[in-house]
Amino acid sequence: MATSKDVAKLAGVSHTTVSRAFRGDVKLRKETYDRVMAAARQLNYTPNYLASSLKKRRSQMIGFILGDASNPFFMGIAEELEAILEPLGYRLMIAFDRYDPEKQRKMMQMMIASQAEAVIFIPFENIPEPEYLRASAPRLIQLFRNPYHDLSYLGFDDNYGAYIGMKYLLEQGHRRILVMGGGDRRQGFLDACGESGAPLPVFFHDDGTGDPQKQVEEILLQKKPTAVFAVANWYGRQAYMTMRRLGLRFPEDISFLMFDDLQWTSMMAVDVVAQPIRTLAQALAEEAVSLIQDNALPGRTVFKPRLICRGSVRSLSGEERKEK
Amino acid sequence: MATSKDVAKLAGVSHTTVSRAFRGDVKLRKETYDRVMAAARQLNYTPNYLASSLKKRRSQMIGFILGDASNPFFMGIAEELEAILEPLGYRLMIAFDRYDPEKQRKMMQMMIASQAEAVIFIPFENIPEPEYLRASAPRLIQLFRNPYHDLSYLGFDDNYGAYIGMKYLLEQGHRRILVMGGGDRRQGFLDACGESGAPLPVFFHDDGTGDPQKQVEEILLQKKPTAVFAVANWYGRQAYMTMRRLGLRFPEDISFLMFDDLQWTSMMAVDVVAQPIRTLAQALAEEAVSLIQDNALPGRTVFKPRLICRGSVRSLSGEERKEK
DNA sequence: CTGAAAGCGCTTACAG
DNA sequence: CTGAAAGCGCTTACAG
Repeated sequence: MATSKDVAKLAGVSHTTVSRAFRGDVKLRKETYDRVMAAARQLNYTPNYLASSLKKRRSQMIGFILGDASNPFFMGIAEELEAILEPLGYRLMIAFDRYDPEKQRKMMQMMIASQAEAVIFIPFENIPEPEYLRASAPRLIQLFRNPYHDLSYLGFDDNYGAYIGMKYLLEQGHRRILVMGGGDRRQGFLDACGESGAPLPVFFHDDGTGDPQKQVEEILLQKKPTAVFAVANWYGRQAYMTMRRLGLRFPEDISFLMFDDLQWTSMMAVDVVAQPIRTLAQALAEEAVSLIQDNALPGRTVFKPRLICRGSVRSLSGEERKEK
Repeated sequence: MATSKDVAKLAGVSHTTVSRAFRGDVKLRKETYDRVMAAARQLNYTPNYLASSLKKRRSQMIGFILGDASNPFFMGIAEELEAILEPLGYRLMIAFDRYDPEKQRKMMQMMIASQAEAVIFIPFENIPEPEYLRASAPRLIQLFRNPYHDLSYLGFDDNYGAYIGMKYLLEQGHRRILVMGGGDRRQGFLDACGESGAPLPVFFHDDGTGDPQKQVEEILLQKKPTAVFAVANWYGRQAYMTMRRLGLRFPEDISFLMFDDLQWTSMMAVDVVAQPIRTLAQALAEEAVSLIQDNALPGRTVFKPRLICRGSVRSLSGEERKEK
């Protein structure tokens, strides 16, 4: 690869001038500029970002550590981020932590060593505070979870999502409701049930013991809920598969509501509590940029999800509402 | 951020020694090593990859330019790549070109300027040869398409996929088949039809004129195909939506087969021509590493897709086969 | 086993 | 408007 010195020699100028031509920070004589550019083109020269970053002490890299790529949710954020950051001169470095705190630690170290100027990550609750939180140079931005109150945080109001979803089901007359997941959103359920004077739903969590498919199947058969509310897209997927296997169709046999609007939920007309991920991604990018460029203080922004109804939830008739 | 000099001072050694301690390339006295590490910990020191890369002229970065994040296909590859490359000390830089050649050019320039050691990209056919192909330092790896015969290439045997899919439909007795997409896989269709002495299917392409949904709807209603074969996952998605809108259910009313095994295709038990993306991603990572580390010559590997049958294709009865 | 020196390819005051 | 010089934080022969 050609360097600025090669170009300088060919153009008959100093490498300082080459550098200036490429970032246009000082006025060069047009003729000089043209000579430099012609030489650069001839040698196929591109400035070396590594050297430039080292000298400027600005890597122009932003890190994003996600769980995995199978969650379409995350990937949409990644793409949106990249689209916003690229025109501002930032590049995106991606790593996957597979929901493993130890792996996340390694990825974070890697991002720090790579001099990422900001790192967006999904922190874990209830783990010992990682050492990089103290004295880490990049700005750390928490996504979805908020264990560290002195860091930036962007997320969704999950309790509100649970609340509006539950409220909706209750309003349609459902009283025997199976809620899958949502352990950290309990308040939302409590609020909705409290307001309606309804009993709490049946909760199911995949606690890693036993076969979740089987367990859910059993609940469906025994408790005969009139509605299922899956509070995470993977629970929704599981619910769908189980209902399918049991031959239960929605909304006729059972009503179905879930968190997250994915490709398949819209294809299959599933009612969802949708997170505004586009808006979130934009806010994320803005937060990163303002932390970096304006040295802003860590911010916190919470977005409210909204309900999208497509017909997978049925309003129970008076008759049905009565039976216990 | 602390530098190696800071650590050196605190540990009472030279920064050369600090550097050596951190990469263990030369034997240090254990005591020296420990002193360095203690000082490093105290100062929260991490070696600066930027400086290291610049000096070693090895960025340890691999670039991956994809179309977008909404194609689950690509993202699976990205994740697999990262998982394989990370333990080898490589980082992954991701950019999206939105299927725009001009954007791809910019992304590639960016990767080159970032000193990526290899870049994986999905080249366009029929565009003027980009200038970076001549004299670009990183090894370029073509994915899926193969316009540049002196570059590495990994992909799927699409014609074979078209062939086995078509063959399967023909064997189930289908003769009126709607094929969506697949223009570049014509040979596979020709072969399958030739072998079976069957007429060519009806082809549909989204050429950007008019509303594709409407157009497909029309074909379904007028030509009344007994099977739809979507030769790309976005066509499959579109086919699904249109059939749903028309109230056509598979396999009862119409048979349905498509390319690519996604989350929703398995959820909805759609028969697919599946690409072995995990295998591909592994081969991709190996190709990148062998180009970089062993200075290997560009390789070319083509994987064969395989058919996964789940019941969305129905075998026509003798009666049905007769009617024209 | 350890250090002094040179240099990776840039940028940026400072000078003219 | 342009150049010489110093330096970003490392690594790596070379020497001892």
